Amino acid sequence: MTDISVQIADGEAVRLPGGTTVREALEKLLSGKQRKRTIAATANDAAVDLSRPLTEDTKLKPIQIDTPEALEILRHSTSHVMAQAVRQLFGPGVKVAIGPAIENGFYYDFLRDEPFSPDDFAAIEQRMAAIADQALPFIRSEQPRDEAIASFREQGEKYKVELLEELPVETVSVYQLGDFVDLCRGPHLPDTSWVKHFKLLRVAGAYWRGDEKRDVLQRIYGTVFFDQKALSKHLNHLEEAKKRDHRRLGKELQLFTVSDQIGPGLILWQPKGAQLRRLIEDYWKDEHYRHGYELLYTPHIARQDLWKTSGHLDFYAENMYSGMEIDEVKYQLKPMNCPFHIGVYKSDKRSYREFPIRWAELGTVYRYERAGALHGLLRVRGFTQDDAHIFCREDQLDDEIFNILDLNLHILKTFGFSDYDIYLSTRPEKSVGSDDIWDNATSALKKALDKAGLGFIVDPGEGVFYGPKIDIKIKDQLGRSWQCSTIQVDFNLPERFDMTYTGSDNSEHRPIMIHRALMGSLERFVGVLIEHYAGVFPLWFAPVQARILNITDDQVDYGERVYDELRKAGVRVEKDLRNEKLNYKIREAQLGKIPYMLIIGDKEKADGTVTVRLRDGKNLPPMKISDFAAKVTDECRAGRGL
RNA sequence: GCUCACGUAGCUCAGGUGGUAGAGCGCAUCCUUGGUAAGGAUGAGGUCACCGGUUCGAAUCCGGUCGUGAGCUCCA
Repeated sequence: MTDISVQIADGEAVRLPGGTTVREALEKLLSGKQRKRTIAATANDAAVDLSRPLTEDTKLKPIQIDTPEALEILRHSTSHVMAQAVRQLFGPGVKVAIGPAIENGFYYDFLRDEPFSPDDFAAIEQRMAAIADQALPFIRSEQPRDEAIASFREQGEKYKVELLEELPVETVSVYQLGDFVDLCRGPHLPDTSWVKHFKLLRVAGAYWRGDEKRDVLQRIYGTVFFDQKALSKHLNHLEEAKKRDHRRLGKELQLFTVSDQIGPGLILWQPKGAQLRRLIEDYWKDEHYRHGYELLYTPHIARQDLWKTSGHLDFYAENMYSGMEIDEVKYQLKPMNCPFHIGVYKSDKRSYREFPIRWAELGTVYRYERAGALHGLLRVRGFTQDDAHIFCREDQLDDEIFNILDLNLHILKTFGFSDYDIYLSTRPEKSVGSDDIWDNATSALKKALDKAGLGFIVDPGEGVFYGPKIDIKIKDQLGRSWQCSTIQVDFNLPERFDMTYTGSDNSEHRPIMIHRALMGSLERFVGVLIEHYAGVFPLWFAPVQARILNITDDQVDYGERVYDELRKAGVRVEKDLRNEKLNYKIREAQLGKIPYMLIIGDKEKADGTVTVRLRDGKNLPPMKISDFAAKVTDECRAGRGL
């Protein structure tokens, strides 16, 4: 074979005999230290194994262990190691499906009659460790597709056969790991010795190819890192997420509950949760009023005909609850608020002079969610949207969207979210309206994002049937994303409801409608807030701001007085005047994550003061009751960005 | 909805192979009156999710219902 030229990045090209492997080439081009960190490479931008022979002039880029690419390869390879371990332990009767790397680890899907249980994990992990100790090489080979199909068919690997039959290529690659051969594109680690720091996490059902009509497989999830420190860090992260679980904290802090008797996905707000919610709602209403919105209230049910007109029965019926009959007329529970706002719009003849009309409502809607999708506050069947609809002329669209975006980010920021990803979803296949009007609306959304200096990701074809939309996914303290805000342009409903306004030309025109929700739903938003703050809420929306703790029974009367005074001053205060030791009361207040503990003993009683203990254990000097109330008021104003 | 697991006092959980229930926390009463993360004693709480079956006998075994949890696009 003739010589080829091999080059790393801008480095010097070297001439090597054709057929030289990547590993051999790197020996010529990299220091030993660099080579040790290299587990694969890209050759002319295609990811390859170190064992791959080079047959043409190549630009090589080593993939080294501190990169995301390397981690992905490690995870993918580890899934193969797990599959091999499972096969060794449970025999060839277990059929393998797919085993990719995913965001924080990997999984492999198996078909097996017996269920795996987490108790099996220890054995599988042990076997995996044994495989790692053998430093088994991942041996790549190519074979004609037909041959591969025949071979996998013989082994009864029906999933592999199906995958192969759909591959539009002549030649496929397979990897051999000991006695386990798997169809795989690669690349893989050079050998299994890298697979040291892993952990199997859970097992769950998954459909073959995500299709619920097809086989149910067992999916084992795991994670792996190049070093123990990173693995520990990730496991701690999972622990931390568990501690912040809003369902646990919601119970501990007595915020909300769900009851079998009442029904799944239906939230009961306990007093403290209701207080928290009220504070959010009040802030939201004030802020909307300040930004030119009017508030509406609308009913929970409407005649079925309304939902025919709106198109919900055509496009949304599977999410709606079946109707009820009232005086022989059919009614249905609302899944959205928009038709009601249109009802308000149509209560009067509208002029262009009124525009833009901005109407907001905390509207409670009901939607059918699959039983398996329900999750605490984050996925429910009855929830309150912080909804608003804006009716405007086309020439007002740009400004309105910009203003919404501005208010949106302002409100999120006040709640402590300033990190987010923004998505712009464009026209889906099944949709209404002309191309022109879609283009206009989409460009209005784009323009607003540009004007606000916000980067965004285009989600092609993911718009709603009636118009394009902007979605904002906020990131919490742990870096997890939550979809809350959405801004949607709609030219369908104005048409369906024959909405009009009188223009300056004294003729009738069609308004444009914008739907938007900032927090998404109160339920979900509170759930996200709980996890974001781990239940340690900022003073301004902490359901309880202060708790009075007396030292002995001698200060009970004084405690009652402090309580009355602070409550009258608008401080959300509780009293713990029980006959218990101070340590005990402090512990309980601390676990209740209450911002201020007001300690009163004989000194405070004599001076008319309270000693303030903070959540971090520090004390403020004693202060007058009225001074404490003023301090709380000030801090709340600051918290609300006033 | 589907797969698997789970459902015992208000909460967190124990209860090999069937013989009618237990702990800690919380709650109540009493003792104690103690200055910065759990003082002590006594006591009240349970149709063992619900319905049915097997059995002399079921929290325990079987079936069903309800509920909860994990997961169900991410290219071999």
